[in-house]
Amino acid sequence: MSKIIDDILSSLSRSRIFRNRELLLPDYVPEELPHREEQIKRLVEILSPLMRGEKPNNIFIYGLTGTGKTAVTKFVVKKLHEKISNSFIYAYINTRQTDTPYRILADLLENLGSRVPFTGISTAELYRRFIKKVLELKPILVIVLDEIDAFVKKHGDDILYRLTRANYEMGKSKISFIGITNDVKFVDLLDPRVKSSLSEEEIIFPPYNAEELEDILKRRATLAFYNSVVSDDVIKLCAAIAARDHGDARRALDLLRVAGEVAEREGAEKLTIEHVNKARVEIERDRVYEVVSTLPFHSKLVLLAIVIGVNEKKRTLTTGEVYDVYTKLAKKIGVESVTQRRVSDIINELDMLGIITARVVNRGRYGKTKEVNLAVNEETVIKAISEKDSKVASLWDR
DNA sequence: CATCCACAGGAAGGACGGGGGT
DNA sequence: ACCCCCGTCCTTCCTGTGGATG
Repeated sequence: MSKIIDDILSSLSRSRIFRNRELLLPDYVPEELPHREEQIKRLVEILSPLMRGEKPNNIFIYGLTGTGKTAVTKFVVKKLHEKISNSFIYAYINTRQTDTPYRILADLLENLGSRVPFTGISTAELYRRFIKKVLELKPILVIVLDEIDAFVKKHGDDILYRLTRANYEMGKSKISFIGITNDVKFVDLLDPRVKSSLSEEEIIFPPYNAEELEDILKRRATLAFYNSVVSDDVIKLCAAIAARDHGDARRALDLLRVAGEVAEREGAEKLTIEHVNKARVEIERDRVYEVVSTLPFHSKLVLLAIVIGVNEKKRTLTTGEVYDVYTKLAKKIGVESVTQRRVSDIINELDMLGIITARVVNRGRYGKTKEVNLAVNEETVIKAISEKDSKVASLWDR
């Protein structure tokens, strides 16, 4: 009896597809970064003063998502640190995850070995502690701030200004910054002083083209999958889809991994084009479900109003129309509505999340408004709303 | 050519709950 | 025990605006 169980378990746990699935996960930093030799070289050159215990220039790194900015930076900094570990300390902060000034400082301090409460003290106090701590340190500190465009759009460049000013305040230059951004136009939002200070050096990461993506996928696939599980056609398709999406290597690797997972679930021996297509749908569905189900209450209600309104009118809605439907829904379940001003912001938030599209239009005599439309699969939205929120769910019956 | 629509979106601030410091 | 600070969600009040219309 136990043999049967063992057999089933082992047949379930032994993948016929993946040799090592982890190599396809987004935060895996590979040992080789093909087609980024140029950027690696530049980065090492700029950081080379560290070898002499001097502070390198600050660096600004531009490039769209999935162009290897993060991987290259992490890779180079880590390798350098392995070589000359006593001459500098580094901290990597993703400012999309660590998305408040407070938490950035808290993270930095924790990196330097201070324990910091989640919350409770003022940002100014944290800043003081940070300066004090840095002054106590001998080595140079290298701070990597990833995705700072997202952060600055949300909170402004205040901490950036203060952090870059820290060198002056301390009377000696001990901190080097590496700023990474997805948005090239973002620099214009910066205070000129921060801008000039941060971009002493610049490195640009161009998108990968389909050919390069293919090469990257191929190399990764030979390590991640068993031999002859993945055909060139499958690689080509993944590369092509990602290339269309501004050469996003992360997207391409995700696609390949999920396609592998789909194939495994189906008990297939090889990856097919069909698996890739299913993977594409699945990735999108998961993303939408995740985003929608964690939305605040009124955001869900607004979203539902958009779904209902678009169904009814069979066209895009204006902000006013959305608000009308929304207030009716709110009344039906007996909750207070938020103001139209707030709904306007919620619409923008949903747009930013890619759940809806909202375009500002001027219709002359008929005013200025937004044209709102659903941008994702309706069923997924309904499912995400109704499974997590019975109150809102009761509004959906047909 | 001025008007005026239907909002956009900035500024300031408040209620509230979660989490400190002392 | 009491005060302080934070982020989140929201309100109030506001000025700005492109172009169809009279």
